[in-house]
This record gives sequence, C-alpha cells and structure tokens, in this order.
Amino acid sequence: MKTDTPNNHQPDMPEEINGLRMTRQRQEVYRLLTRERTHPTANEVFMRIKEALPNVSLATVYNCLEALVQHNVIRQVNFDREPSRYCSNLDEHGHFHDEKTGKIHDVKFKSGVSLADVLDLPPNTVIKDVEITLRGQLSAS
Amino acid sequence: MKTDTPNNHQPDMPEEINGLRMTRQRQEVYRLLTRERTHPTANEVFMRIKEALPNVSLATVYNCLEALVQHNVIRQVNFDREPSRYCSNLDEHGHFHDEKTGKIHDVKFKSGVSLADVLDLPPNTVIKDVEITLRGQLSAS
DNA sequence: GATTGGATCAAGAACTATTCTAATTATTTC
DNA sequence: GAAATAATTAGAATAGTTCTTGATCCAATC
Repeated sequence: MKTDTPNNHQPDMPEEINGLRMTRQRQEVYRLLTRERTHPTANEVFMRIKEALPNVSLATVYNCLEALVQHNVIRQVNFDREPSRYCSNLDEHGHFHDEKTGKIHDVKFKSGVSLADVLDLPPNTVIKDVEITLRGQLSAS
Repeated sequence: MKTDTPNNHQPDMPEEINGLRMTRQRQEVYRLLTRERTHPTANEVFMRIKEALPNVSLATVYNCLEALVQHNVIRQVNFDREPSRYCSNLDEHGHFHDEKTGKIHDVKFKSGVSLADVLDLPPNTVIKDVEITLRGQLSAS
C-alpha cells in the first residue's frame, strides 16, 4: 500500500549531478525547479514539495537548495532584500520583475554582445559573476 | 559650552530636498553618504554618525535612510542577502564587488549604449529600475 | 508667547528569512 | 554486516530590519 518509500532514487534522475549526490530530497527540489520556472522561494519550494515528501523539513529544503547552488545545478536569485528565489536556468541571463503581476521573467542577452561593451570596467578586472535585475511593467498595449 | 543644539539646521544644507524636510538627523545621514563613498551599511552609518549626534538611535538611522531613498536622494544597494548598503551617487551605474578587498566600486555605463542593446527585452516593456552587480577580482598585474 | 496638530525621533520589542545545533537516520565503505 | 560518513530533521538561535508606543520637536495659528 505504501507507494512512497522515503529515500528512493527516481529512475529518471542521475545518481549525481556535478559531483553532488542526488538524494531523494535533492531530486525533488531540483525536479520542482525544472518543472516550475516561476522562481519560487525556499518556502514555496517547501510547501509544494510536501506532496511528494510529506515529512520534509524547511531546513532540508534550505540545505538542498544550498547544495544545488554550490554545485552549480541551480541559481539563487535575489531581488532587493526579498526572500531568495531559485532558478534552474543556468544560461547567463537577467531577470525582469513585472511590478503588475509580481512575476519574474528571464531575460536573455543578445548574442554577440558582452557586458564589457556596455560597462566602463576598471582595467584588469576578472568578473566571476554578473547579476542584472530589471524592474518595471509589461505595458499591455 | 553646549555647541550641539539637538536639531539645528546646518547652514550649508537646504531645508528640503525633493520635498523631504531635511531634519538634523537626515542631514547628518546624507552628509555622511556624500562624504564617504564607501557604500556603508545602516549599522556603519549609525556608528559613524554618533560623533555628530551621540543620542541618535539605529531606528532613526533606518528611518532617515528609508526617507532619503523614498525621495530619491540616495540609493539603496543590495548584494545577495547581505545587509543593504547606501549610496549618494544618483547617476545610473552598476556596482563591482571586489572579492579580495571587500570594497565596492561604482561602474559607469559607457556613453551612448543602452541596456536594450544588450538584453532581449520582451516587447512593450517599461523599465523603471535597473540593477547591475558584478563580483570578481581586480587582478593585480 | 501659548496652543495645537502633525511629523519626527528614540528605545526596545517583534518579525522574518536564514543558519546553526544536536540528535536521528541513510548511505557508503571496509 | 559493522563502522564511518553524509544527509535529514526539529527546533533554537541569529541578524537585519520593521513595528509600536510614547516622547519630542516644529510650524502655524490664536
């Protein structure tokens, strides 16, 4: 009757990603983020993931998210001081925050342009990470 | 003997900026940010401002910073979930966070380029605010 | 010059996202 | 299969920030 053995690997999920052991909890967190591209917060992940893992704890969700971020499996996205959001899109991209709907849309870079073309960087700068955040509205015209 | 009457307007400070009454506390907060371009946190502002206003409270510093931000007199800058930092440079610019020194440098946009040249924005987007954050190192070569 | 009303300030409590701690449970290695 | 290692859990702790409440200040009027 019990269909949900606690820590079974799912058949469609590799044992490891980028050297990170994909435990059941990490699988579910990662699966959720690939399925729902809405940039959920840790708490939203926690609430949704309970369907699959009723006994999961919020601390575990945080642990999983951190492990996945650390191993470059997902990205952590911050808007001001709002709760962190998480995103399985690893392509370099920015985020547009629509003030009307509250939704977040990924924004791609145009091909062939680099940030150095736009910004007056100090010489000899090694950029390891870029974050671009836009805030505004999708005018409905 | 008492040279520091609590709420005196300083002679070199307007009574109002952008419609915000410049009380003594707001003056000192603003003055500090224009003098020190190091992007201090609320707590750093609090500690430094005590020289001029020994009885000021941290809550007041937060209130002042918020009022100044709201009236577009200063900008609030966030790096991930670190404490907010504040900045009196109102020109549109990004921030480069040097991982070695921990210091933050303003990064100007090259003249004549706009973000729309670089990003694949959805059509009919009205951008109200842009935030660009870079993280890396100033290689010492 | 006193009065009044609204804005501002101070002090500390409260809040919230996140991290830490310690104990339990799974998994891997020997 | 036992020992060692890693992951998970629950709840306590933390830190930055916001809220609450009462006091104070200030400008405009009487």
